[in-house]
Amino acid sequence: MIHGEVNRLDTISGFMVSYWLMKSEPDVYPWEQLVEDGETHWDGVRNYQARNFMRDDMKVGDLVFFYHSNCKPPHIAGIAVISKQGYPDFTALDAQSKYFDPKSSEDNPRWFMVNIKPVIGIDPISLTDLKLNPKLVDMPLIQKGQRLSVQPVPKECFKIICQIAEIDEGIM
DNA sequence: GCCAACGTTGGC
DNA sequence: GCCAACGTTGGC
Repeated sequence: MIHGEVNRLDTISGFMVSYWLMKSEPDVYPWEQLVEDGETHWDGVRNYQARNFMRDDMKVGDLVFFYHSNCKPPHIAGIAVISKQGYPDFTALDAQSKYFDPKSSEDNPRWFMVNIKPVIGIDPISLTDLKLNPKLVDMPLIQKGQRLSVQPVPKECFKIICQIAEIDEGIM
C-alpha cells in the first residue's frame, strides 16, 4: 500500500455496494492527483454506455478501481469511492471547454458525471497480471476490444484483486 | 435502416 | 507509431 489512507464514508455501511473500474491516463489525471485533491468530478466522458453507468447505476459508497491507461504498463493504481451520485457534466455546457457539446443543455443535459474520493493506493497490478489470472476471466477490462472508460467489475473479481493487493476485504 | 467514412481508444 | 476494435455521423 503506497498512497493515501482509508477514507471510506462510514455512512454507507449496510447498503448494497457495486463495483467499478474507471480509466484515467496518468499523464492527464493520475491517482496521486486524486489523493492530493481529496475528491474530483469525473468529467469528459462522452460515451453513452459509460454515461449510463454514471447517471443510472453508480451509487454513493460504490467502490472503484482507479486504472491507469495508455501507459507502460497499464495498471490498477488505487481504490476510490463514489462520493457524489450522477449529475450533469457542466463541461458539456461550457463553450470554452474541450468537452463542450452543443447538443447538451441545462434543460436537457446529455452527459453526466460522478464524484470520487481516494480510499487507498495499492501496489500497481498490471493488465498483464490481470489477464494471466484465470479467476479474472469475467472482468470486462480484459475482454478483447473492451474500451469503456467506466465499466462494472464483478464482485468476485473485485474481491480477488483486493486479495492480491493485500487490501483488507473489510473495505468491501 | 444500411453502411461507408471517419474519429477515438488504448494496448502493443 | 501502428492498428484492431469500436462508436458516431450522415448520405442514400
